[in-house]
Amino acid sequence: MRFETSTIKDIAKALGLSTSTVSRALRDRYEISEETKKLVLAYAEKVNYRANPIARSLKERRSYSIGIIVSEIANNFFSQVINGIESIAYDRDYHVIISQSHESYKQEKLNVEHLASRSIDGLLIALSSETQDIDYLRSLYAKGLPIVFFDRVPKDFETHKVIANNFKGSFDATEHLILSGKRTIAHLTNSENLSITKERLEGYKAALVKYHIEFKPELVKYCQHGGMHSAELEQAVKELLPLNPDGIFISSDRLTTGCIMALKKTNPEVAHKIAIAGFTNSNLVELFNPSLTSVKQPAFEMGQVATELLISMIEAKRPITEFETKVLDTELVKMAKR
Amino acid sequence: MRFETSTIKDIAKALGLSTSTVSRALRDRYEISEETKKLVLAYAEKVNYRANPIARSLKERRSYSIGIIVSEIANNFFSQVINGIESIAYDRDYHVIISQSHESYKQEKLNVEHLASRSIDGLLIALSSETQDIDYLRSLYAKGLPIVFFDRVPKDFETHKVIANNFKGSFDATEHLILSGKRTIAHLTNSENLSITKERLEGYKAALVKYHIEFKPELVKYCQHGGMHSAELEQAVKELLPLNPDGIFISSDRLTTGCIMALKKTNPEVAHKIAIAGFTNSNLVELFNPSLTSVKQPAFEMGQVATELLISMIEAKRPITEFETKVLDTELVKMAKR
DNA sequence: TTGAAAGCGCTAACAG
DNA sequence: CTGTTAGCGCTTTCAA
Repeated sequence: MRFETSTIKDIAKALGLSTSTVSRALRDRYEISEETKKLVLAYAEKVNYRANPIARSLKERRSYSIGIIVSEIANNFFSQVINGIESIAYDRDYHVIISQSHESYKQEKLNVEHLASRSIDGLLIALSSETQDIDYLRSLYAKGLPIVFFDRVPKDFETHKVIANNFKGSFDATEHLILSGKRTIAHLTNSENLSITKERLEGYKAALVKYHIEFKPELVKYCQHGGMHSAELEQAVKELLPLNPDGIFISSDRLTTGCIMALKKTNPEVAHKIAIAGFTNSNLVELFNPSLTSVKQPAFEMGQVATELLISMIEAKRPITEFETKVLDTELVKMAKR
Repeated sequence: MRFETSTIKDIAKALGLSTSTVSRALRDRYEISEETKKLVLAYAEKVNYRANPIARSLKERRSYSIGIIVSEIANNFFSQVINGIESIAYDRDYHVIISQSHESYKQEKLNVEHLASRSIDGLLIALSSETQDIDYLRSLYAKGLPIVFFDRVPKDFETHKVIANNFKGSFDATEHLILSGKRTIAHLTNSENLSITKERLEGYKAALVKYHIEFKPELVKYCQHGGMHSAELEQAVKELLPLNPDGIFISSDRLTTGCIMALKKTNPEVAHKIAIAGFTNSNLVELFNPSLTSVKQPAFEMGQVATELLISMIEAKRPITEFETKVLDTELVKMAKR
């Protein structure tokens, strides 16, 4: 910081030592005599010495910080993931820099590149719903930036990934709707670009198959912008209703709340007649009306696992060749009886 | 970053210039010949030159980044403020670093000091509900760190502040309850430490006075942790109900949703009989059941205004002596008819 | 075990 | 208008 603070030089001068000795004492390096070390540490303590991380970064060419890209922090799923990330990162002395893509590819790329230029040591990213071209990530990765994907992951990118068991989560939710007697179950989902979209669609289909219900493509509606615009959702709802669904399975946090909102706004009379099940980590579901069955992702844990993997990559002595994709179980929270 | 990138030195060598000339061309400084400037810029473009912000920070003793402290990003009010902050900051070429205090004084102080040591150029902060001692902020401020407070501001701290018109927001909400025929209106609020707590209590009282309703201290419940723990809220609700309130006015986002949740959980039968009005920026209020009347703060705008003030402080040529406290109007969104 | 010296990438006097 | 030089605060050879 640019406010007067004691530097290593000051300490060295005050103690009649060289800056290198002070540095060594502070960093607990090499064989340095216990005596001088104690002396230095005591003095540093006394003057409330704070190392300048900027200088250290420049010298060491790393920053002890990790970058995070999510579409929106105002989304309980992502904010919980972030809390998980922080819980590990701070323990391991990493700082965390959060950026939002707002589901825009352009913004995502800009943010990633900004982070990279700010010397982040690694990147945790959930892709935006617009993102198709991840060459910019490949190129950073090739230059040595460790990257771990979570939630929305690309295929054909060899690195660690952490996802929820999307197939099972969707299967369970859809099955739950079927077991409550629903037969015409619509599926409202995200952009086809996203991994989660495909996996969740498969789970939905599998449940239909198990109960011998025909899959009808027209019952599936995609929202390219992940429900960022209410018009997008209202349009989807408008197209879906004439097909008389008795249930809807929705595949993401933002879409779930947005869809209920759109239903209530455009067709309040049917809103209560359609059973809703959807992915959401909102901590307010209990307040919702109409109520819904929710698929909760282990968001906090996802953040923790992803961060551990990332830090292991950052601190690895030799290049990593074995990558894992961790799959975490979701939880089905059934709708409260009315 | 530690990935091979061309530096100013590389460009200088390639073009047969000195690093300072290159730097000047890049920064568009001094009188430099159009010709060389073009040459440099073209080459920089070609090799996709990215300045190393770390090096620049070290040299210039500033980082072009501003720190933000909020209690929680998983709170629509704060996430909207952050979006407002970003909207201005990015335009002005500042980067933004977000930290959460989780309503803990200790965490808040730790985060601020970390940010300060990372060379932020300025700080935007909403105090945690635990915070009473702001000496650590005074000391940073005295050392030259520009600080702008928003939402939860200290008194006796001379700097720019941006707040909502808490008095009027509370007055309006309370008056609305009274005009709907409520006479025993409880007030659930945050820690007494917070500025917003005091201001909102005053608005509540003033509305009571206007309609000749006696103020009863026992109807006011404080939550020291701002509703971070559900037990805290359930306890408050439990103490309030025996007093038979027919309305509750709640003074913050987290408390509003938490209180409804607690009511529903502990006393579902009365939850619908009590009229609720509360501060909240949740974009899901329309889904809530029971529904409520909400006081919305101009969160996005608050972020924008605070950022503009902060940047003006950062870039001020001479020390600032005149400070302003901007007060923004809230909006009362009345409960939907049932 | 300690110190001297170089250098991370950049900016900014100062000279020319 | 351009180059030389020093230095931001820190780490790290290399030599003593």
